[in-house]
Amino acid sequence: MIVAHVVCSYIGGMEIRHADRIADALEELVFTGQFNDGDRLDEIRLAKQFGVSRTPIREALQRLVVSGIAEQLPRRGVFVRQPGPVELMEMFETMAEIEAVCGRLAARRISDAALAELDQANRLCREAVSSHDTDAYYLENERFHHTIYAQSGNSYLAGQALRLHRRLKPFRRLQLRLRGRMAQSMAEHEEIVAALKAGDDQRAASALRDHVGIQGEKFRHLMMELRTAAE
Amino acid sequence: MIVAHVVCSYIGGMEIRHADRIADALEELVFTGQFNDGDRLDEIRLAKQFGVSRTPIREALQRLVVSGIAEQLPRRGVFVRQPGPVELMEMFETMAEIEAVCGRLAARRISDAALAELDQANRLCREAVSSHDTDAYYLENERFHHTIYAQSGNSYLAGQALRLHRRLKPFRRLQLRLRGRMAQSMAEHEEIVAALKAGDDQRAASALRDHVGIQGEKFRHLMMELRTAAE
DNA sequence: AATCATATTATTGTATACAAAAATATTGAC
DNA sequence: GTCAATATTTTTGTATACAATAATATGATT
Repeated sequence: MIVAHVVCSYIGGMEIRHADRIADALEELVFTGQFNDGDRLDEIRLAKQFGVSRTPIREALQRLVVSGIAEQLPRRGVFVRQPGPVELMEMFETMAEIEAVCGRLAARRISDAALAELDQANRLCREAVSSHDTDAYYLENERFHHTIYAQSGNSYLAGQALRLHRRLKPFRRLQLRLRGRMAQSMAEHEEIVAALKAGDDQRAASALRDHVGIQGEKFRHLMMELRTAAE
Repeated sequence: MIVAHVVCSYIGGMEIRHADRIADALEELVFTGQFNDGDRLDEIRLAKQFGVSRTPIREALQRLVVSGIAEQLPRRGVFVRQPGPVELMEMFETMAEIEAVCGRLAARRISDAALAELDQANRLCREAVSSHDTDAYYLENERFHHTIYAQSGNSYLAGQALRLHRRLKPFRRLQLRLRGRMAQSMAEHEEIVAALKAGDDQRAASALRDHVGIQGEKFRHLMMELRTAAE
């Protein structure tokens, strides 16, 4: 019997391979906490869920494994690997250091146009703070940091920074909900721009390291609270 | 007809999945320059070459794509992506900065045992230099750097450093062949250890940044020579 | 001969088939 | 009832089958 199965959908320049689409979807599901640490990613269950065969699912899983989002035990399956408290703090520290590096390089390489973009992002951030628009704040905050990565003048480094930034996204979001954190974060942003404008690389590095370091601290504090609350 | 195909070999704790073994093999082939930039990784050719079907080959290819070693054009195939001169210099700069970060953190966290290990690695390095044993030098040099990564006290950061270090391995090896480079590199190692012993984080960071930065410079010089020689 | 349209082939992406290993259930001995 | 040994089921890993698209060849037209 010949089954007329549609292999892929060609809508615009969108995803073409099911495996790609599924890898992205699974990554998103893991990042948004739809899966717990240690959960097995059942191939046949996912195949049914996504309406495809096991083949594209398995290809997607390979990608998750290489990304470090999941772990593969041969002949046992693929299991999601959510970072624990220790690894998370390490990731925040690494993010702080990488941002500091970006800032140090950017201080000597940044363009006037990019400085103006940072100013605008901060302006929109301030507006978001006054109107208590967390989502808008988050968006402009992201633009702020991405601009600094790009202005490091090193696209490889910028790519690595983006990767980690994306990975930490769900955790960073949490600490932003803390009372007064948005306003404090804004002040830190101003200091960063001031350092960049002055072309002071050491100061820019310190400001960025502290800014991200505080995020990690706040997040750790949140986790501790959750932990003690659970006891 | 039933074919008695052996799925996998269980020799010791070795590789179990063909896909894993093939991914490693392909990565090695790309790193050692067996493939040129833009070469298509032909599924059926590789399948024949490795004596397996296309399925494990394709799973291996997914891994290469995520690692950034290859690029996938939907419906076209997977192509190896060797970093060009610009990207290579960016990678060296990033490596220098990451090593500097590791050194800065290590200066405040390193153990006496690790300091002794660095001293020993340098001693063996010096011996290798006098006996012109490039391989031995390379091995101890690697141990030196890996120890510093580990002593950053941040295993996530150390992992990232290891990744990039591994990626740059074939390129770093080249510049070591330059006249007097090994001796110069040794002196730089001594300075790094001195800074770490003194617990001077700024000095350790600078020493490591310069050390790796010089590697990048030497490599760039080599590339320029190759380029002009080709004209 | 050059160019465009069509036919052919090759290759990718997915589905299915099947063997090996792991997980689970069942049975039997004590 | 508990534990161990065997049987059954599930699941992984790989091979193969097949449809859709890309690449190439063929041929008609000028």
